[in-house]
Amino acid sequence: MAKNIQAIRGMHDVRPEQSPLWHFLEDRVRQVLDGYGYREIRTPILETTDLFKRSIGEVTDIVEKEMYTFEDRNGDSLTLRPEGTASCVRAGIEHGLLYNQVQRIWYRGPMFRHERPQKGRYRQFHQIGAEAYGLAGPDIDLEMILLSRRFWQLLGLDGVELQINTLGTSEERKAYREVLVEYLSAHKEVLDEDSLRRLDSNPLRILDSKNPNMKQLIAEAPSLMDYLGEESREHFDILCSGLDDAGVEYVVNPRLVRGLDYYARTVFEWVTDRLGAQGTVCAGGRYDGLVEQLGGKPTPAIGFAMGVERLIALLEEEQDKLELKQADAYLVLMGEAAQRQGMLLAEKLRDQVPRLQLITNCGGGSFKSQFKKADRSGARFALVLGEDELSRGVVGVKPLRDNTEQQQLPIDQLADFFNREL
RNA sequence: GUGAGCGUAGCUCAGUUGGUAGAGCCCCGGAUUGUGAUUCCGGUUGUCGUGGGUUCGAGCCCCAUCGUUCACCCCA
Repeated sequence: MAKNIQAIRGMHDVRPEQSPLWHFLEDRVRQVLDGYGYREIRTPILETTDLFKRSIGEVTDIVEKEMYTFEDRNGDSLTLRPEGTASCVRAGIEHGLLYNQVQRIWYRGPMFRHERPQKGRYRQFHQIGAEAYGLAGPDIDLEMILLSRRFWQLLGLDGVELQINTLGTSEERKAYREVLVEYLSAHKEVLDEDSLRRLDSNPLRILDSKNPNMKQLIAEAPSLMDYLGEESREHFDILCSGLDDAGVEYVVNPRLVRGLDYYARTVFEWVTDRLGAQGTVCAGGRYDGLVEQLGGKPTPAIGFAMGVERLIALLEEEQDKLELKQADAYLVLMGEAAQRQGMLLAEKLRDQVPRLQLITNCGGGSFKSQFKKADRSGARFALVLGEDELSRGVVGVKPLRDNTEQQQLPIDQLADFFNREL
């Protein structure tokens, strides 16, 4: 026997029994996005490597060691997208969607990062994200957060906590970063190995260290809030009071630092404690400088992305409570004549009731086994067509999900029956 | 990239100091000729992840490799 080929590490199949949950999530999320006037954009999975280098930042972990980058047959360096924002901006500039106008868009699809897989972290994973361009004020920040709150409401998820922070403009953050590095460098003897490394790459992250030896050092470190300009501070204050007005609970987490270089001012994360180390289920923020950085006109922008696998993991915990769509009916066919007629009957029913989900029994089998299959399919009704029914022009309709009686319906009344029931 | 744990039937797992494999679920069939989900009876399930090595003999010990899980790092 030939050797089995396995899926690539960290890349998973969504199996048929899992897809109803994915559809549930995707349908509800899309419903919310439609409701706020966001339109879907679909971009290629492959982009030129430079796009991500220039947007995410050369010295980030993603670009330095996590991208799937390779040369194509022309010798061009291509990269499987590790996130969605860069492609949105690229496409927006390329098609003139961002110039002098407001755009609200969303995207979904697989992203690729070569990380060590663990719970809630995969090499191919899926994100659904939204982006808004051309709006500089805190009102759109608030809309984004309200929109994401509505996801959890419609999905029936609770226990997701909102954390927000502001990073200031890139100038303010740069100034603060210098002060912080200076402060930390003066106390290098207290810093642990991780922090020494971060001093170059991501000094703001040091403030989030769990090392108790550095607790005091961190507590006495200069605060970013003190380096915010008046506009940044006001932007954040207005957002906060907007959240209060809308009854959104949140915590301001001054150590909330996004990993991608392009973020500025408002950043936020929705976090759960039910997923182990990967608690962030949705994250985003403002990236006002990115459009210009990628060659467009200066354009304010904000966006977020959700980790679909992480949300699915949360939904799985309460899957029993969800009523996921199953088949409406399973057609049981006994005897050669019924098998022939059954196919035609099924086609007729699908014509008459387009939304009907009807499974026709194929491959024969005893009544017993056909009913077993009907039950396993999750169908609400078993439709029975045997010689007896055939000769009388009726179909047996047996409810499988409650104890009501089986009834016999003339074939030409079936469509009415399903129009009533569905 | 670093560390630790785990790969035995489709699934969840047991397998005693090394002596060529078992349970439950699932699936299939049956319990007075045409009715599932409950009950009873019977049956099929396997290169014990892969490749080497040690041994008279390896599911069990050793090495490698692949996959997986969890954590660090990082992130959705």
